[in-house]
Amino acid sequence: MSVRVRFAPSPTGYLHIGGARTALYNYLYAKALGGTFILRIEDTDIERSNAEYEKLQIDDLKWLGITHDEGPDKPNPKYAPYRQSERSAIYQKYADQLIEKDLAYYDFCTEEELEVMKARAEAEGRDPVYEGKWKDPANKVEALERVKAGEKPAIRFRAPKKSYTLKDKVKGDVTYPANMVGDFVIVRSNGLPVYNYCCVIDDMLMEISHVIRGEDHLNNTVRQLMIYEALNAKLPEFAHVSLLIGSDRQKLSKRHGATSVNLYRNENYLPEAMCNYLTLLGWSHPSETDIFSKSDLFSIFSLERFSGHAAMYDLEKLKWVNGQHLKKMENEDIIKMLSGMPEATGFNQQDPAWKNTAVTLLKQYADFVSDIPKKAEEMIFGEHIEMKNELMEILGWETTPKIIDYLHGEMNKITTPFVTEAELTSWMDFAKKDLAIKGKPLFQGIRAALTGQEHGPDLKLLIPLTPVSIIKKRLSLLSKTKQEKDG
RNA sequence: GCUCCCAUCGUCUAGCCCGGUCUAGGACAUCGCCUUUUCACGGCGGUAACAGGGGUUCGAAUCCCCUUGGGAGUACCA
Repeated sequence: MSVRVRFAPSPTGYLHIGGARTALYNYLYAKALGGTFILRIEDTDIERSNAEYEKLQIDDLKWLGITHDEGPDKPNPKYAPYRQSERSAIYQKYADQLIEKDLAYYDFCTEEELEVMKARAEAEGRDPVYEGKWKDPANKVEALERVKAGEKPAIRFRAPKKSYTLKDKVKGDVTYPANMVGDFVIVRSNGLPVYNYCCVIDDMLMEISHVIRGEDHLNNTVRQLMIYEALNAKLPEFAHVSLLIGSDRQKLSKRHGATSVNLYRNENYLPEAMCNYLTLLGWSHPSETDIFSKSDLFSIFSLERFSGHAAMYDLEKLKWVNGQHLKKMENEDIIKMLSGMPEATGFNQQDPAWKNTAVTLLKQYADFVSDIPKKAEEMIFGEHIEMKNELMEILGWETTPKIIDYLHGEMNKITTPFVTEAELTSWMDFAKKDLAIKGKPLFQGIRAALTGQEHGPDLKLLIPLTPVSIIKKRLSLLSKTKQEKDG
């Protein structure tokens, strides 16, 4: 039997981090088993669903590189349509069959009547199970007549009074006691089906082989088990993955901050890093590595390595993972990403060779692509010199003014826009031999003179990237400050 | 309330199914040191966990029970 898995979001908002994670697990499983990954839109809640969100969610999935093989935009005629709102006739057909067989019944109770029943059950300490008159098969004739007369009842499924055991790939055997749920609505009075019902119909008809979803559906599954049984349908394999929680150990939601994928996308997170981190939240790599790409997992992803408990979403580690992916990226890809960023205009104005060298140097200091132009501004183009105590101390050494004077003179001889590494080396040699300065005063002195900073990257890499005009400005500023101080 | 799920460093986790190799391993964070000048890179090292209690057993992080704690579900939401 071929593997067919699905991600079935509701278009009621942006793609959530948690949703992206389950989508990813499904995608990886399909890839690992050579199966098909299907995107199905669960838009039966007309109040909250919005077609715009469907598009946005698909965009986010695409950005993450989680591409589906079938979906509303890639229909396979055998299984289409992929939006539940377009499958009403199908749900109706099966509901009619269930009513025919007395496995479900029409329910004309009003909301108020239901409330009363529920309140009474609660008062008596019972579980609120449906006990309306329509449950009684004796009233079926009356029900049919009222339907014929044009009334619009809900359709309620007759829940068998027996226990069910689910064989879950991550939770193991889960036994639901008899009477855990009462008769439940499968089709609303407005004609739209309810999640637990259409989910089963669709999974059955779309020949879904494995249902990989969040643990929040674990209790619902008993209802679905009942429907599968009533339909005499083959059960898929189930894998209920534990949930994502925030720092307060509550289910991850908007109030925990950035939980929409598009926010990370806007902040220049790398999609591969996002996928990498999300995979790790509840699943472990067999060889305990924690940096990998999606395709690295195609041969090893399995349902066997899920942890049973909820995982806390930790931005710190995500950032680190992002940095690791950034450091592995090819310079040209980074440069390409940067070329589209408005905040990188200064960087983008430089020539290709410069950019390449700068990226090699600066990515070591960055966690995000967007950190690179920031670091460039700070470490390469910065004209402002902050007179910190550490810097003042270096300027106070008797050797430093000599270095500044000497370098000032040398810089004035430079006519090219950039200093070469060879020139820098010759200055260092001069300072060492002719000025007889060595060790810390030599290196930190030169650094301070040329960069106005006490720390930073290797000068031999940094200085050839720095425009001569900027170095000259720094030198003038430093000698002026020094003179003022002396005077 | 009821039902279901879960429980290893602050966090993500390995180990648990098939008890001994676990004085419990890795990663993030944190702290310290090193890296022929510095450093946010890198390297080395430190602090830090089997929720509690009972069993079973020669032996339990691993199996069983209870307690506690956390999460989820209990809709004509998904």
